[in-house]
Amino acid sequence: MAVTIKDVALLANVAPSTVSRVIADNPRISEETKQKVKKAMEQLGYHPNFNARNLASQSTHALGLVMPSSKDVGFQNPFFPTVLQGISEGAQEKNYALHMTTGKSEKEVLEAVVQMVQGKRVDGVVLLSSKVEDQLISYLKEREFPFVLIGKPYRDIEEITHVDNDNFRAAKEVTEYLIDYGHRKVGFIGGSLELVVTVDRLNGYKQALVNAGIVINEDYIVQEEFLREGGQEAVRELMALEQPPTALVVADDFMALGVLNTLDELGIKVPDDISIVSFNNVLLAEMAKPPLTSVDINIFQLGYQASKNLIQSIENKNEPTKRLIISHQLVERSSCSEPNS
Amino acid sequence: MAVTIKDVALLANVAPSTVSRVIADNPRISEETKQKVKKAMEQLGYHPNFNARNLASQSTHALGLVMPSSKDVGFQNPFFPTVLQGISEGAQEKNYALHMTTGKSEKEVLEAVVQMVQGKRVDGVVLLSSKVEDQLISYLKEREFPFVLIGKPYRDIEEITHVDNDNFRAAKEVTEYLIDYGHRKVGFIGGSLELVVTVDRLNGYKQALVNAGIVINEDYIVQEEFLREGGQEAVRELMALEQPPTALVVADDFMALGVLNTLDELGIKVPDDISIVSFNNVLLAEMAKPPLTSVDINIFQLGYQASKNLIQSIENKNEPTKRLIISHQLVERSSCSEPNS
DNA sequence: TTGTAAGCGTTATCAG
DNA sequence: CTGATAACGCTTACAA
Repeated sequence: MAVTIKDVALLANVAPSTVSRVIADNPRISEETKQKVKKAMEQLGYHPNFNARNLASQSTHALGLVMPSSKDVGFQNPFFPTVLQGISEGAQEKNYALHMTTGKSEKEVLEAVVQMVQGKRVDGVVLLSSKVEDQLISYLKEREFPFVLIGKPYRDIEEITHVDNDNFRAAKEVTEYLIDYGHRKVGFIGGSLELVVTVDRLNGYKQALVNAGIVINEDYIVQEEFLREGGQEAVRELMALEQPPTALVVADDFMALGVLNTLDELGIKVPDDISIVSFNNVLLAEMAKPPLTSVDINIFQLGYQASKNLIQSIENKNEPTKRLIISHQLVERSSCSEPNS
Repeated sequence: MAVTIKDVALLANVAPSTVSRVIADNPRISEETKQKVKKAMEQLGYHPNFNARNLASQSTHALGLVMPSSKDVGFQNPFFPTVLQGISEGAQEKNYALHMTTGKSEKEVLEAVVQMVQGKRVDGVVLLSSKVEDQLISYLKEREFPFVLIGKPYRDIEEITHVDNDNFRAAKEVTEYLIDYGHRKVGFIGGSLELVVTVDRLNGYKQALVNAGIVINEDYIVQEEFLREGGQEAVRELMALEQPPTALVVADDFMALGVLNTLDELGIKVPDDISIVSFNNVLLAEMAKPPLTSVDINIFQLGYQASKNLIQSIENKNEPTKRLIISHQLVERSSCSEPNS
């Protein structure tokens, strides 16, 4: 059997509760006994049993991490490890542990979360999917269980603490950036419209056009679930238009890579024949050919702020719900230039 | 306060212990009371408290996941999410939860693991780093705590359950593949030699050359921590040799992408001027230009088998330590051809 | 400042 | 097949 608080108490010649107080760093305890106890813990190699502790204190110093259902492509995106790093660091700083949850379907995920929450495995939950996790969010809200969403909720924006970028503005800015270069025929390639982020970016793109007095051409707007076989074709169609775009706003670096390839196959040169700017600025953007001008959305911060704020609202009940907007910045590389026609 | 086993017992008109038995699916219990209890649980929305359960049963039904210290580049590699998916699925199938651990330094990681283990948060541990996690492994071994390593241990191979590819053979095969194409000047670009995987692949490469009666040219062998600024230069030097290689074995798709770029800058065409084959076969390999011939190492399986087997050795003490070798297969795309000189 | 004792919600060991 | 009852290891009033 492992060494318990009692063993320590015995060795240090104090009561178990005293040991407990030392662990909790209770102020009203003499420096002397504190040292005595600490020495005893040291000697025995004592480590508190979390289960006992959690049970007694009715709280776990742990955060639940809800990942997109595993078949989701989001999983493959380099976005994922980075945001995880951020979350992890925010948690570690406050000495919180991380508990993970996945599932093959949304139903499985929900079930796992319910277990986690009702089973008192965690004190709060980080949601990693801005998709239509309808039930999940309403479950947590209803239970008034602390949670934070990375991304933007599809509704009840004011009532859900979330951390996100200003994707509307970011997309507007990059589109303006392209327009400033002299482009008037600007296309948009985005992912599924189910993702709020896609919608935001699309709207930002449109707004920029409108502001510049450019009419929106629906033929220039392409939605692709993910870029592989299907995406290639979309790009082909786009470029086969009578008036093909001279610049493209692509909603994700990974997609942009696919676009780049298709373009190359078509013999269209970037940035000479067409300019491209994309989002996320993952390592890949730097390694693409040509290196992609991309919006850095501070993925790490997204995660870091999420766990940090979640912990705040756990420890300080009646912390208000908030919206945290993480800044972004355009990283200029070599995928943009003036239109050549 | 949440609904407990007692509430259920009360409603169902049985003893708490009976409820517990129903939960555990104890065979010797009448179908009748079983149904009665289940209905009561349903009605009250009962969910077992894990902390209490773990405390009483001295086991957690949870796996610990030890990730590379977060500043590690491995984190950025698409390898990571996929292996995680595999681990997660293996765990879910057996209804195990996942607990994560990171740290900014190896020391922090070790500390976190010790807490996790001694604190009885998990029943076993998955190690995700085949680096010199010396202390970690010896700590776990010493404690006889169940764990599995993804990758190959640098020593005590027979005593450590691990799941890995036969990287030696894989590298030998791809090198032979290149040799069969007619290449005699084959180079090797790998990551840090601290990684056992790099060493294995390097050795396989060498063996193939030896078998074919080709002398090993140390100038053809390049080790790069990671491919960005530094790597570019290495490739340049390689190609500036009087007798530059006509084919390259690259230890990782991500690196290969960097190599591809540098080559392009140098005006060297793939596969016309030089052939390339790499490892891992992540999505990226398919999207590179040209699409990379790459060894699929079944990353998902690596993770899946890891958790599956870990659980086995948790549930069945005195399960022998094993080595699980996951199969690999060469996926041919468009980055290889005959040497043109 | 420290000790005593009553939980926290389960499981597990005995009886019956 | 089912019911008491004692752990499990810790926290937290309440006393002292």
